Amino acid sequence: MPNKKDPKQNILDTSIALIAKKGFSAVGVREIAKKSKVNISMISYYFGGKTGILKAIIETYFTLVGDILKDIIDVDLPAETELKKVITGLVKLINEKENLCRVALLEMPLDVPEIANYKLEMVKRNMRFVGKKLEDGFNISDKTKHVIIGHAFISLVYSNFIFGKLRRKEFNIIFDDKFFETYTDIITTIFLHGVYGINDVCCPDKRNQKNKNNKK
Amino acid sequence: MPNKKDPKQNILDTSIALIAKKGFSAVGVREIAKKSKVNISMISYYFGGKTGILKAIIETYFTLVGDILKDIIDVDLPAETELKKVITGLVKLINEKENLCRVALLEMPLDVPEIANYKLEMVKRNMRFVGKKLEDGFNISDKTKHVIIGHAFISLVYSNFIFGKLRRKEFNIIFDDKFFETYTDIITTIFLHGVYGINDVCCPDKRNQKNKNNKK
DNA sequence: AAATAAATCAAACAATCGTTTGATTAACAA
DNA sequence: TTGTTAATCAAACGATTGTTTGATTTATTT
Repeated sequence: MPNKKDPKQNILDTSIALIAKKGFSAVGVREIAKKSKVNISMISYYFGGKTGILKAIIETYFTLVGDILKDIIDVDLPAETELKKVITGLVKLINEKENLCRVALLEMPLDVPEIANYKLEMVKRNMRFVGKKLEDGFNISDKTKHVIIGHAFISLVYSNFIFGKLRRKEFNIIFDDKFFETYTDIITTIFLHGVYGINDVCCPDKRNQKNKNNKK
Repeated sequence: MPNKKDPKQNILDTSIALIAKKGFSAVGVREIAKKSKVNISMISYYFGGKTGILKAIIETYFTLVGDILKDIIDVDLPAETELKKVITGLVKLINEKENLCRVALLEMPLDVPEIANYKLEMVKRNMRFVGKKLEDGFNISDKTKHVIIGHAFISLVYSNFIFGKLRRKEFNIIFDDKFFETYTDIITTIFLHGVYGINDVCCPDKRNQKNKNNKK
């Protein structure tokens, strides 16, 4: 795997692959070092310790997600269009960096408050984004619903990758660009039709009035 | 935590709580034994080793899910009604045994083929169930879509619990029965409206013809 | 070329890992 | 009660954990 010259990046890349596969605690520094073809001590040298790797991974992920959201927020678009773009952007990110996303999403080191708190803050920030869109574009203002739908949104977008380990060879599907296109379409459709359904509004594509519907 | 007399059950209960919180590899047998108030050797004695605990957890979970599905399949109902009942049943299970579900769902010990293969088989079985419902009740026959929507289904149902660690205190929401009722409603609505959306069919509640719509 | 800094290395650190042993106690059957 | 099995225990097993040390090599600067 490590073909590049940069040892720090090698460690990071190897770690992402290993942690995505086995979980953070199950991966040892010796295994990382060996596969990265660097000395064990280089991990502490570059990352200050094993947890430093996880920190770097999680920070990288939320920076990438932040960039995606920022680009979309900057242009002023209807909430529905924005959500569509967010889904497309996130699926693209998953497609490109599946392991990174997996690790950042599923690992939650409660014993390292620095990382745990950072991640919590980022999740809350992203949740606030979804909540705002639900309020602006879908007339859903109840905070409890925001939390439920917010989590549903993330789970939906990442659905094929959270449990992805299994499926790779078992469901014989080719994960090409066409798959990701289909995937994006289906997830977008489910979420938008689903959320409109909460407000008893149907056929979002054909709908022409806006914000005139009542809550369920 | 261990108030009961049965040491085996104590070990299991403690393990479920700990593994749900920190992940299987991050939990040590000494920690389990201490909190269970049993001797360390009792773990090997009752479960044959640490991985035996995980095996027991995962088997318990899929047995419970199997029972839920069986009860629903036995009565002959329309696909939509069946899916509604499945969601209700699963959310109820999550409500009652959140930690068990978390562990069984997220832990995938690839280094223990016996458990990994068992889990894979169970997931495939449940996936086949959803696939059949999509075919029967929603005119969706494409296998790739079955996989995508099947994963989406599971992710949706479990959405508030996969990332639940964080949210507990942070989003100040009371997780009472009313919450789980709202949660079930929202998830059901999103999924059903969402899947009907894939077929360009709107307002599933108001729809009165069946299986007469074309695929997108 | 000499001096300074950065990077890499093998080796050892204490701590913890899961498991096993063999003795001891508790429970139950004959 | 005696004999037998089941359950529990402290202690130790070797292996592995993440981290650090101090020497050595490589790279950069003076």
